[in-house]
Amino acid sequence: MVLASSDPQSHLRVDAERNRERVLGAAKEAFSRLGFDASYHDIARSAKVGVGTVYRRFPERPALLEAVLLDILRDISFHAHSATVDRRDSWQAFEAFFEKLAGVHQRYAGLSERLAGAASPAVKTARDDWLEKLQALCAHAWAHGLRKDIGPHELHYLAGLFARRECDLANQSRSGHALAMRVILDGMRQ
Amino acid sequence: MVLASSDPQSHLRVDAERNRERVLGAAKEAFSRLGFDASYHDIARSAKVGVGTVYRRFPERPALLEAVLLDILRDISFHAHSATVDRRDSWQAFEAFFEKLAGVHQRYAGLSERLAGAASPAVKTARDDWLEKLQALCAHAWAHGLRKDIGPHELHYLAGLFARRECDLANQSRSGHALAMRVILDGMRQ
Amino acid sequence: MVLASSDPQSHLRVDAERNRERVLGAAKEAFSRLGFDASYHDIARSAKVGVGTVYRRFPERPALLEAVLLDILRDISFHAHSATVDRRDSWQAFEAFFEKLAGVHQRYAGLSERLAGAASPAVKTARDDWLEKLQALCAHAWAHGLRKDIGPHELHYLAGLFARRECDLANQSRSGHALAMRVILDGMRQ
Amino acid sequence: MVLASSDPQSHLRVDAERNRERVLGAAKEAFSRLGFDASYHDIARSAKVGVGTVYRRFPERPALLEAVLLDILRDISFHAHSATVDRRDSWQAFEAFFEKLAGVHQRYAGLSERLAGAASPAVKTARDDWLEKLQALCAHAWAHGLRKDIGPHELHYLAGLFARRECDLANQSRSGHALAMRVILDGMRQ
DNA sequence: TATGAATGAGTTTTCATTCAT
DNA sequence: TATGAATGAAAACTCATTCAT
Repeated sequence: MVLASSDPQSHLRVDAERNRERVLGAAKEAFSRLGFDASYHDIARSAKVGVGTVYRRFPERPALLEAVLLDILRDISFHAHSATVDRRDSWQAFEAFFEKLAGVHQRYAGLSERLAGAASPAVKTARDDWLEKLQALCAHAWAHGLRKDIGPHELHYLAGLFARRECDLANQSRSGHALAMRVILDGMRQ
Repeated sequence: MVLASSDPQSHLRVDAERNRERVLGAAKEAFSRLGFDASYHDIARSAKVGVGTVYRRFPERPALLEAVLLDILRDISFHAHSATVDRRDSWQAFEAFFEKLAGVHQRYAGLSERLAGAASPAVKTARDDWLEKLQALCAHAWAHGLRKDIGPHELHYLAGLFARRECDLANQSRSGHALAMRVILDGMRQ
Repeated sequence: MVLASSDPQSHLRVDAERNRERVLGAAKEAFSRLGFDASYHDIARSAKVGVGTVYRRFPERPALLEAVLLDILRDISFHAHSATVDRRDSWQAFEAFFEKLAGVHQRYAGLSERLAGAASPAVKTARDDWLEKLQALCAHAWAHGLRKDIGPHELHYLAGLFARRECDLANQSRSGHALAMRVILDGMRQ
Repeated sequence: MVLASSDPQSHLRVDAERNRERVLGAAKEAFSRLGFDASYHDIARSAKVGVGTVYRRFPERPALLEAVLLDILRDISFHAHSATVDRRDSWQAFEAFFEKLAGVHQRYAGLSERLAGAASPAVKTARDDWLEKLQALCAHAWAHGLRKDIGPHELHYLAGLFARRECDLANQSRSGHALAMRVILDGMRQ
């Protein structure tokens, strides 16, 4: 990436960009804490910035949501790629990736729905790219024990099952999550 | 129902009871359609009744939520019991029950969280009763192939994974649900 | 007008209607005091009513503006009619009417623009009706000294000149208004 | 302008002065287009300058308003003087001046109010000077047909009636303005 | 008692003004 | 100094809850 300062168009890009990052980070934080419906005021407070700044950077909710989704997709795409090319024990890498992905869903409640409902071309493109990464990962994993009927969509769905829920009926299901993960990982193996 | 019809109060009581049922049914309908945060207005509309009536029957949200949760728990407790005493192929009965339970979670998004967070003694009691039913079911199922490390809490957690989400990235995950169910059922078997 | 209570459709019409009137009156008051851009909060405060009530009665600004304009048009139409059928000194009645009309413009700054810009069919109809009344008045007045080249539009324009302005350069133009009115009334006479 | 160009400050001063003129011109343009409430952003856009520059030149609105009013007063004072000393048909010169003055009011909606409300000593002085010019003009015009009860304030008020309004109810009042002018000019004549 | 109108706190959004670059 | 980004108060609007009828 070319540094912003070399772009003659960009006056004040330094602080503006810094703020953009701050707001984006705060939005992710707020979305993970309060859901994707967190208010602009919540985000601004979290970013320690005025509401107006959030609006200046992301004049409408879809634009903000888009930026966050792209950020998340970039992150998990990277991990999918890493897991695919991992030189070490492949199944272990696959399990690690799946847990990472489940963790993202647990952090961002409703992520699947937002990804599915996104209208923005940029998100659609990134989503398709992401599915390709998943496809490659599955192809790789098939050779190392993954059920053949599990493709990218199924994998996505399975990870999506872990969308955040606090549901231990008696403060006892700390084990619930671990066991469920174990059950699913085992179930995914041929 | 055949209460002294000569008592001028009884008419009101019957009427009131009917209204309570209407509102309760409408609340379940609205909760399943819009989530547990459905507004009293939504519920009232669904019940074809004024908002005031909903407030009269359930002056505060917790009371309404309690009634709905008790209703749901009664229903799934009954199915757990049925599956336990089923004379036929026990594993098949277990699978049928699990799918039923997952279906309830799919209908009522966020059910686990509400059950876990309930403060009402009545719900707590019903929840304990429900866990006992699940315990009996597990004990029975252990003898027919269920992993020994899956107890009532784990079973509850696993079914809860299916809390409703519309998340097919490309209208392709009709297969997602079926396969996830298969993966989990397989993973639960020893 | 049929009383509201005879309309089977209208439950609670009594208080709702009462509030509608209150809000409408408050809107007129606020519009005259602060201009047609007075905020809903100003209007609500003026009506001693919650903002929500103003929104319930007039869910969007155009609807509120429409109601106010119709009210004003009804009022001045009535006066135009009265002046036309006045049995006594016709020119004096004409002058009285013109002063009344100028007063309305003085009270509601920007009235002409709002009338001209109205998109609502109801306002357009009322405006046409109003122009007809003015036409009749002019026809009548022509026979009593009004310049023949003054028709309804010209009359409207002339009265509109008095749109509210506080403009005495040295607290001395109390005479300004009176003299201007005299000059114009004289200028209108043949 | 030919200030010592060797003074390193002078460049800045010339530059600053040029900017001041630019902003002032833009303010007049914006005020005439959007009214005296035009935002600093509007003015900046019109001047093709950042908002900050407008604030630097005129740190507070009153200062900017003052500069604009002084500019306008200078202009109309000059015309009043010209009309007074005009050698040709005096009444015609008077009419021309009145139309010019009405035009200024039409261009700057709300000018009268701003002039009347000005707190700045400079504006007050200029206003008094302006009234003297008007006084002289009236004195001159009285001898050529102007009603004796029309003095400077009345004249100012009458011209102020033409403060801009777009109010043709049916795209027909092109005639409105011309006729109103005729009516008033006729009415002003003895 | 049932109703739906009224309430006002909360959210989204804009914009005049300030301030870091 | 000029710039335009940041600020936050205020406007428009929504909706859960209360209350008059």
